[in-house]
Amino acid sequence: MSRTREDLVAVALRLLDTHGLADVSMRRVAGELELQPSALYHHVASKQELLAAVADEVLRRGARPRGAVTWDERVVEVAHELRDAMLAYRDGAELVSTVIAFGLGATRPLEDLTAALAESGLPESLVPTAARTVLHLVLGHTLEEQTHLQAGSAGAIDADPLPADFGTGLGFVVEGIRSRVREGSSAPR
Amino acid sequence: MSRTREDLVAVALRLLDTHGLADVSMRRVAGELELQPSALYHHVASKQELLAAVADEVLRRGARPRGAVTWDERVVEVAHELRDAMLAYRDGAELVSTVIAFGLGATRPLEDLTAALAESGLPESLVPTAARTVLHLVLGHTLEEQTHLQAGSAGAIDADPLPADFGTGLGFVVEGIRSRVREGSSAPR
DNA sequence: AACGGGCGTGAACACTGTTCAGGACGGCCC
DNA sequence: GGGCCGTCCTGAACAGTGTTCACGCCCGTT
Repeated sequence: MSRTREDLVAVALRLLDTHGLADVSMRRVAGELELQPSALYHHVASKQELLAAVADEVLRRGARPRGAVTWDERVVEVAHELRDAMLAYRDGAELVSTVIAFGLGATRPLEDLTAALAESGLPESLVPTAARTVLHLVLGHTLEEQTHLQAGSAGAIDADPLPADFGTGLGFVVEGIRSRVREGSSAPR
Repeated sequence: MSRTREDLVAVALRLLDTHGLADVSMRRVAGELELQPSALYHHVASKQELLAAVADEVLRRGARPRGAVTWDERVVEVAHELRDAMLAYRDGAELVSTVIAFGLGATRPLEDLTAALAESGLPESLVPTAARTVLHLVLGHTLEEQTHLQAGSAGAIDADPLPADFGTGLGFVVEGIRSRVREGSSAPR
């Protein structure tokens, strides 16, 4: 009875949550499965690929039913889902951010944002930029938030709250997009 | 004639630009200075500290005279300066982003954005959030842009341009902030 | 002349990702 | 039933990594 790729992902995810990203090494994953490190390479081409799969799993587990109908509510909904998914695991934001930044996987959020914004009435050429703008904000904010949270819970003295509100920041960019939509729909007439 | 901390930073910055962040190791920096690796620890407490100093130097070298007078022009000006500074060195965006994300240094950009936004008429409590929103956008966009650029110049086949425009994305968030300013100044009539 | 501190050496510790030759073991084809 | 191939795994090795520690040299000060 041999191990599957899913087993590696599950173990890596558990190690991530209990010990942090820095302690997810190929040797540790292997040890947890009572395998030699080299055996992992029969299931996964590299550590990068494993981490990308873990990032996808983090997002998959964070998925939830969507209810929003208007495009702007939907953008906010997707943004919150992404943020919550990353916050649910230790170092989740760091992991997902780097996987996305280097284009190794975790493409769903961008696709979802793009789909939502495609129905906004924004000129088609601006949709990718708008989607990425929202994505960058969510990743940046959540990374900072999680770093702050974990620094606080690690006994560091600074327990004061993060001086930035997610909803407010998101509101800035959604409002910016909204005003561009209005601008574009009033001009051609 | 012993080496100074500035020598380490200069060498590390050169290695960064010529070989990339992954190849900036303490052993390489030491080798370049004809020193044993352990000698570096007389000038710097850790590699993290060295990299933070390099990030600061990247920003320092990218500084330029400011001319903007209105708060929104100033935000755009600071954002462009930050982006250009990071793009000027190989892996500059990755380096500066991580140094900022983990709070190891490179605090100037956030301070400058905060200063600019303090004069926007935005409620004081929203200034930090607005500043961080802009910062996250600039870091995220530039990181993606540089990764894309470097992947392209490394002979990868995809030479198509990044599907996101910096100015447009920045426009979304500045417009979002602007509309919040109007909202706040018209309500108390 | 003695001393302390800054600066450096060389060795070591405890790791890291990845590769490679080789060995079991199962299912499939002739 | 015997041969074979592919999957899964072992054990060793390569070529690094950041960091620490005991030890010396040399220079300026007391």
